[in-house]
Amino acid sequence: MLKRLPRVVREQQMLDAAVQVFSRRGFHAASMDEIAEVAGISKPMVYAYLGTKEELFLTCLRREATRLMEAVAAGVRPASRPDEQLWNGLRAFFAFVGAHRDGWRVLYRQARSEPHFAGELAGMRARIVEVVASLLEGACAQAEAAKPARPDDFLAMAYAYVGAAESLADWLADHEEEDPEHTATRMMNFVWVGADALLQGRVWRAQAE
Amino acid sequence: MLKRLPRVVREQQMLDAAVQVFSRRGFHAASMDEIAEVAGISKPMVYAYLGTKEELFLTCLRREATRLMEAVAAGVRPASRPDEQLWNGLRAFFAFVGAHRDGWRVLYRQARSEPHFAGELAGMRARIVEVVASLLEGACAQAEAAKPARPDDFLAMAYAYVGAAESLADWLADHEEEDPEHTATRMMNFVWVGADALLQGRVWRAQAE
Amino acid sequence: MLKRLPRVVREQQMLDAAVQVFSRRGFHAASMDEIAEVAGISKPMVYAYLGTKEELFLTCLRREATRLMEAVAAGVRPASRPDEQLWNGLRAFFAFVGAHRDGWRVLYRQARSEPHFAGELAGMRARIVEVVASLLEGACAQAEAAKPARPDDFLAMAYAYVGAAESLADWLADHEEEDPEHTATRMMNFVWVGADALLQGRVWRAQAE
Amino acid sequence: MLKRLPRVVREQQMLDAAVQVFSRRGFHAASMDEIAEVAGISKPMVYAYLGTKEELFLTCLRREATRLMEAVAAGVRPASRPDEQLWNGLRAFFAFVGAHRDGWRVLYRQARSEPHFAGELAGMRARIVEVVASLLEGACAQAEAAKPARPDDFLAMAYAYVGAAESLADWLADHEEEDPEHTATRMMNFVWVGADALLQGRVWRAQAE
DNA sequence: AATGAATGAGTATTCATTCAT
DNA sequence: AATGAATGAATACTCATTCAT
Repeated sequence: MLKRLPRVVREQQMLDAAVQVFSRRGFHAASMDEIAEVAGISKPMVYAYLGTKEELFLTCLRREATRLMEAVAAGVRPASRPDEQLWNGLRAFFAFVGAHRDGWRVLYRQARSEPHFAGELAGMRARIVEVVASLLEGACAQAEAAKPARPDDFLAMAYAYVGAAESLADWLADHEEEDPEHTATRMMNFVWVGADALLQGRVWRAQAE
Repeated sequence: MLKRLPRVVREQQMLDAAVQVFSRRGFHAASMDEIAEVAGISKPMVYAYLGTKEELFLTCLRREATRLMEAVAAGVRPASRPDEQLWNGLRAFFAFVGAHRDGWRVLYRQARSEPHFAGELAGMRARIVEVVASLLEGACAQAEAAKPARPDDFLAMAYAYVGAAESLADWLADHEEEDPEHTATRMMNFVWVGADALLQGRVWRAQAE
Repeated sequence: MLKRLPRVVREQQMLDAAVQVFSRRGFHAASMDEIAEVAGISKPMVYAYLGTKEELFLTCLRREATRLMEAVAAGVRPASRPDEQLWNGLRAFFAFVGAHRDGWRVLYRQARSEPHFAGELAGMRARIVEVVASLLEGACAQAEAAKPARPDDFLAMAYAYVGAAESLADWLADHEEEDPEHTATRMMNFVWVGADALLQGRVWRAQAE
Repeated sequence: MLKRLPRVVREQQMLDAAVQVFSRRGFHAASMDEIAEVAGISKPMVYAYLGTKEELFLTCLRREATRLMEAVAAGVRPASRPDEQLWNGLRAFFAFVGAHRDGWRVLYRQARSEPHFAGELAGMRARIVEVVASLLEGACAQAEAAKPARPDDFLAMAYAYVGAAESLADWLADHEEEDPEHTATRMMNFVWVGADALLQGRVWRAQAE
């Protein structure tokens, strides 16, 4: 029905369609029929090019994740100060989510809820968390006297920060009117001030009741 | 085949089974057959007592949410200082999640990924976020000179904190070995110190590049 | 829940409920649950008193049919002139249908559409058709010279008349505002005049084309 | 498993099967499984081409009704005398019913007993009744002096006639040995003579008792 | 290369019917 | 006598996946 297109182009069309449908319906409720229809192509083509529904979903997942990572990486100048790195990373991150809301929903919601894909996703997050952790560590090293607790505390903090960022991103994905730049500012603000204080040795302790 | 039990008892059995299965498989992949089997009862009973799969899921959702809220409320002494309130709330929260990992997965993952239930869930979160926001506000009022920015900044902060807590809770849910008390300490630590600094007027600003 | 009632009374309550529900939903769509509920009694009681769904339906069928027959029989004075008999019979018939619309629907529609009960019903109709046929024959004998065709022509006419009456009755069942007396007049009018003419030897014939 | 056939062909096969099964079992008792099996095709095809059970039934209903109407229309010469029109119409009608007994059972019995389809059917009947009524009116106009009562008497008569015809048709549908031509003659005979007499002003009246 | 035709396998849901109390 | 509890069996409907053309 459509004119012949080189395989790579077709594949991207299909992936676009798949991301859109997966985002709208969720993995299970999405039907290969609808995906094919949205892609403007017949179902057997989808199978021929991208395999099983699961494989298709995984491919979507990886494409979106890769794009996200690349977008963030492109926004950060590795040589700059840690807080600038973080700031630019967050800007890039929220900007990407704001521009690819469907993709984010697939990544953050669908992939997470399907036990089958959780592993794949966990790996991706782990890599991100590590990057953030090493950023924190770098900031700490740069700061004068900071001696923050045990070594995996950086990881824990990073984990919590990533969680907070994802949560804001998720909210952003559902609110067309929100300005990604604004979200980034908020996040940066509260993350960095908190982190800074922590890194300077301020600690909260439960007091004897 | 099994003994006759009064309705209330059976309903709880069924809900337990449902939470377990929903948690393991996700909403769509969970089958009413499996739920009935796990509950040790025949499918028609599930329908008779708890209705449609959707209704069943909603009932699970609400039961778990209610329990969670009650657990947290029971842990907090309303008259205590804000940081103590927060600390006790977080302890209760993580303790609950640690003790009801299945329930948490249902709440946090499955409910979120199904467009159909997202609304219900969003409402619950909103209530929590508001509580946290008012805690922050209370802390701010109690502190001497703090005059933090705009009024909805409390909300934004609360939102991010809740996101971070959920993220840690989610991680907790998947790691049997993690000690909830420890998770709570980490969370409290970095939240409170950050918040405290923020509330005292420290702000991070992007610098001219 | 209800107070103890003698069996016969209970049975009538149940049959009333059953007729109502069967009429509203049709045989298949009617559920024993609803029947029990409408009867204000528990399901096992229905089974205990009236047996299977099929048996229950048959019992309804027979009760309604019997009542109808009796009502008609009560309306007719056997010694009167044929046309008067017919007239009174029709009046009684339409009056009954008007007063028992539910029962009529069960008899005429549901019973007919269920292959399983068609036989039972066919028998009842056969008896009615015969009565009408003998009425016609009586009228013919009474009339002076009439010599209508072959013997089973009375039956055929009767059959058609009964069909027409049923059709009008069916229409009556669905129109609350229609006056049964009026329906009876119409029917009588066109039946009798037609019959009269036929019985006097007037015949329509296809003409050579 | 079976040969690939173009959609249009398969659809007709399915409709044939559906009419047969609906006729034999009734709407509710008919199972999509059986219909598919009789059609020699798998169930999903039935759903793909003809939709829901209800939609399938409606499609059957309309196909049979359309065919019936067309058969009758084809039999009647519009320019001929009213009685000839009626006669030819009846011949065509009974011939059709005799040749499509299954279809008639679906139309007349099943559709009528399902409250859900009664409306659709009522509309069709209404159109037929009107045609007959206008035939009667035409005959009346043609006849010399006739001045039959009120205007809707034509409708009432037509209604009763149609009921009678349906009743005979229904009987015909269940009796393989009956000759449709013969049925038509009987019907015509008693209808026309009766109508003729009526139209000439003969009226039956209840006498003072 | 591309697709309409086709299906096996599964899932939610309902209902007549029966026990245990 | 009366009922809440319980189920076996069925049925409509869907969907990922594959062929034949």
